[in-house]
Amino acid sequence: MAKKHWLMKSEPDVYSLDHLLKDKTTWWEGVRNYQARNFMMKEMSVGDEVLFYHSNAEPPGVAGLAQITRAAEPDALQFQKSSEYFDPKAKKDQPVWYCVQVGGAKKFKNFISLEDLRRHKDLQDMLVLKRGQRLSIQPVTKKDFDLIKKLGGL
DNA sequence: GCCAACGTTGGC
DNA sequence: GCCAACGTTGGC
Repeated sequence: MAKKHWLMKSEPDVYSLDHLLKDKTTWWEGVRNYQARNFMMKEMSVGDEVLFYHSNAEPPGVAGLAQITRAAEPDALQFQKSSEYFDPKAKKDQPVWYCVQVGGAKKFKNFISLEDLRRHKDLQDMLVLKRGQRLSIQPVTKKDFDLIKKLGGL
C-alpha cells in the first residue's frame, strides 16, 4: 500500500518532538475523538510519514517529522481508572479507543510556524489552516508534506 | 485568559 | 431524531 502522510498535533508542554527524539518511539495514547481514532485504526500503516505539529505553543507549528512504527492497538489508558483518559464504556474484549506507535523523529532545521504555513501560497488547502479545525490527526497530501519537509530543511 | 468553532451528551 | 447545553480545542 502506498505511503500516506499525516499531521499529528501535540502540545509541547505535554509531549514535544524532543520528547519523542529521546524516547525513540511512543504510543499515541489519549486520542478521544472518533474521527482521529478512525484515521489511526483504518487508514494508518507502518511507514506512513508524519508532520509533528506543536499546538497550544508559542509559536504553534511543525517542529519536525516522524513515522508510524506500529499499527493501531487498543489504548491502554481507556482501562485505567486513575487515568484522565479512562472510559467506562470500554471493555478489554471490546475496546473503544486505539492508538498507533510513532517513532523515527527528525527535528527540522527550521521550525515551520503556523504563520509560515498560512503565508505560503502553495499550502492554502491544508486542513490545519481551516478555521475551527480542531482535529488532532489530519491527512496531508504528499505534495504539501514534501514541500514542508523541504522548508524545514530536511 | 478569552472565545469561536466544533463535538458530545442527554432530555424530550 | 432534534437541539440546547455543555465541554474541549487551540489560536490569539
